[in-house]
Amino acid sequence: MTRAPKPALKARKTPMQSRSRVTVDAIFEATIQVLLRDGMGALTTTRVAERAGVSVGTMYQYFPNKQALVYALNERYLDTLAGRIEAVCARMQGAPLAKMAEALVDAYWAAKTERAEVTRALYRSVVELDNDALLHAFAARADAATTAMFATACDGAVEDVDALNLTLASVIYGTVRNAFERGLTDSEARVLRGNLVAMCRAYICTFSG
Amino acid sequence: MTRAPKPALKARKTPMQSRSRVTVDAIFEATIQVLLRDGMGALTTTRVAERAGVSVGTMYQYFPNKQALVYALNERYLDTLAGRIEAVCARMQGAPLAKMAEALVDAYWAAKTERAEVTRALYRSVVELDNDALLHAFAARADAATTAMFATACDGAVEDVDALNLTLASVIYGTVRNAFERGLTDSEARVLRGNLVAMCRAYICTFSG
DNA sequence: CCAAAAGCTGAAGGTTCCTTCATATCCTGA
DNA sequence: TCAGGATATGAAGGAACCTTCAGCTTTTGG
Repeated sequence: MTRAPKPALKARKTPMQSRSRVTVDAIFEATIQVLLRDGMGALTTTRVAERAGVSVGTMYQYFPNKQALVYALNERYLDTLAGRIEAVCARMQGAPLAKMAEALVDAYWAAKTERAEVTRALYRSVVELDNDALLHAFAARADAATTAMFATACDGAVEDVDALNLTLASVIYGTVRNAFERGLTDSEARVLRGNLVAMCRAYICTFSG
Repeated sequence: MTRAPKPALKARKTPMQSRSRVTVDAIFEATIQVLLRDGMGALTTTRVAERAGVSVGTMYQYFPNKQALVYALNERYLDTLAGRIEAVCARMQGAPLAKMAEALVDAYWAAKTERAEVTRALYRSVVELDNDALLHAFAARADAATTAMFATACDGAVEDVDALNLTLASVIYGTVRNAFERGLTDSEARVLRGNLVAMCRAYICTFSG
């Protein structure tokens, strides 16, 4: 009895031909652009379809309703993000804690900055839907990866991995997001990024010292 | 030539009699409740008015449109928050840096936690409007207060107050928000809060040592 | 080449919502 | 007490939007 998260949120049809795969991608991209240009309030099915160069009906062949579209978009983004974090965690197994933290900052910072507008657009869209499920799933996946990584630190065994993980994850993700929301200049961003790493390092010394 | 932020966002009329002051408060409170119960997507003028126990027309006597209502709500909240931060900063003048940081964490954490649902509701609503202006104004006010405070630290002169402020502000505000968005248990929250303070302290030693 | 499947179209139904305004009630100061 | 400003009402206009569906075009597999 595995109930689907929300029956109305599942994709209606999976693209089979390459033509339709292109269409779906165009719809996603159009959604991002409309979100960027006009904001969530002006995200209408017509506008998205128009910008994607397809008709409204086409949209409804792949998404049962507008909400499902936004949901899928965020799902896709968070999936990629989680994948990146997992990759970094795998690569840093057995490294010293400080290096791990630095790598995590780098990865997250890069992910957010690379396509800054997209990030910003998505932040504007998650709010509408029942994002608890989505964000919780992401957090669980990321936490699993980072916790596993921290447990392999070569610094000597960490007493309370969960506490360490909770702290570093919250501080890093939170700070990066906050930095992102202020419109920092490049130099400010560099300073903050460096200081964030320094802070993690300083904390780790206290923690495992 | 000081152009108003957005002509349509200014209040239409200021309450004069006590009766109307009550009404406006009821409308604000109703907005929060609807936001909480049904989310931003279901925030309709009718619903708000109904919950506030007034008619739709009444709403439009104080707010030119729906957007202005949400805007005013956030403005009010951020104003209070900024006021609190300023108060803490004033009280901690001349203290050691570590104490300042701790007080800041306390204040911000308390402000967010005290009426957690309200905070959550507002987070859901800022996204819709042109929040850049609002958030930027808040950040500027808070930064001014904290920077001034840090400059009076009795630890010996800080080399680069702006860098210190940027770092601590971003880390503290960001982390608290992130902590708030995960649904932390009480014990997790306590641990994180303690570690955040420890982190700031560790960083400060590095910085001013 | 052909039939079936996949994909696409877009006008229109039906709903929801924002906002107005003419009217009615309440409050204050004289 | 009374006039006039302040406040409240809520039905209705009008605009915007989501979603459907019957029919058309393109692609695939044999």
